[in-house]
Amino acid sequence: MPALSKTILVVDDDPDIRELIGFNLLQAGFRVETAENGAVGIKKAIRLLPDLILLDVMMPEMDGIEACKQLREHPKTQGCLIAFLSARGEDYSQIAGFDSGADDYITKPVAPRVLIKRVEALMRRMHNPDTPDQLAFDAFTIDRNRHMVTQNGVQISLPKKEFELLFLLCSDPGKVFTRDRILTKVWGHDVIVGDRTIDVHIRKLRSKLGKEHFTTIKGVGYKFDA
Amino acid sequence: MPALSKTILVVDDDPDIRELIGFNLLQAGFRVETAENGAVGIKKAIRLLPDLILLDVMMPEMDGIEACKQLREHPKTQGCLIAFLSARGEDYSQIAGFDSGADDYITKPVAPRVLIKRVEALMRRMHNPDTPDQLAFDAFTIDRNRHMVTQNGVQISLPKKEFELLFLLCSDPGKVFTRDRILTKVWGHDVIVGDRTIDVHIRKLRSKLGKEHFTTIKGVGYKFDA
DNA sequence: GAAATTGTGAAGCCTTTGTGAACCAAAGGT
DNA sequence: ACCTTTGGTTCACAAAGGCTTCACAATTTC
Repeated sequence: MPALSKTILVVDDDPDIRELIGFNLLQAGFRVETAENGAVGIKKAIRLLPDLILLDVMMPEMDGIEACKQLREHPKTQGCLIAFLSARGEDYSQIAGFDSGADDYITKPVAPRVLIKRVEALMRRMHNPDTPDQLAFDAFTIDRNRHMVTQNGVQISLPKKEFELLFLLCSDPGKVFTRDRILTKVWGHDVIVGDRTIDVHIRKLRSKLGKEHFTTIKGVGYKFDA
Repeated sequence: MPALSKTILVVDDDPDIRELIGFNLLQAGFRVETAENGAVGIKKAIRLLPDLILLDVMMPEMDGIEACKQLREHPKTQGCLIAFLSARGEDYSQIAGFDSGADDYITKPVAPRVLIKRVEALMRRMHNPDTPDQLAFDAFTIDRNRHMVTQNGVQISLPKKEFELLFLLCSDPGKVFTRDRILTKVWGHDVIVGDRTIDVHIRKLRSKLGKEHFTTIKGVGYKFDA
């Protein structure tokens, strides 16, 4: 039971789902609002500023992915946590979901216990903002909003994946990130990609920002040294 | 490859499923035990205390849901992770309606890589709060996140096996670890390796961190002294 | 003192990682 | 629409270095 009750907006066209999920979240001590489609969801989100928005992917009129994009563009809601609800087996939607800026996805059907756990984990992540938008080191500074790295006064623009990998490593300098953790954090939960891909991205970071900052712990992973 | 190998109990009445899932989990570095029905599963679970129990939902005699309930009631196993295996298309509402206390659901058939990912994600979720990430002694401190040992202010980076061996010994200072135990904890249960390998790694630890901290009990094993 | 166990040094294997390049897909410009 | 550019992924090969083994010396046990 959370100390302060948080508001969750459930957006799904199926009233049964809304009720089922809403009921379980209520049971867990959250405040719940619902919306039956993307458009209404966005309107309510802007007005209520919920802590978390659960978005069904497949909806008539405006699907969850489009709604998510718009929520991310709107200044009021761009900071909200957004999680997708998608039917199991729709792997493609998972990938598209992360591209559009969601924080998590949850496959339906989901057991109440699992749902609550996921939601609480998300809330926790939001509460300790382990990711400030700017990081500064002797070697360089990172600005997440601008997607830019500044080194010796020179601005370096990094592609998405490289930037996210860099940001992840720099979020805890010295800590070793295993390949698994990197994969789930940068690429997403179930995205299947050969882990050698990480090596290639590390190499690019090394060539652009200096080899000395990225140490490899053989058999374990990589870490960033300031 | 997990740092220290975890035990997973696969409970399914179909031997093919047991073998398939078991094989993939083994490949991923887990220790695998199997049971052919709920009753046997519960018995084995209480004895083995696996880190994760994969429960088929549909089983003769005792189905997964009933087994899960009993596992949750038993003091020894109520802390275990439990995930259901259910065939795609099975009437889910029955399962979802039950809040039988499972931690996740996995639909069969499942791609090996997805299975591994799900399992590892589950492990991570449970593993983090359990084991402390840092150990501190007069002689040195161990930081699991950084895979580093700090001695007199000097940071020493250790290779994977050496680090895990060190961490194991230091997890209970003064306690003697037999070779068997070291082998299963650090190398895993199915790895075939001459036990002289342990000696070599002990020697490296001694040379790097000081001979005096690692005592050998002849005919038994090794222990760490602070 | 003989047998078993452990310490030690070195050598080879083999896994892991670095690297360059090719391929594919997506985005943007013309 | 077409072409160009760029990012992302994969692959093949090379390099590196950790892991393991082995032989032999040292130590302990009986």
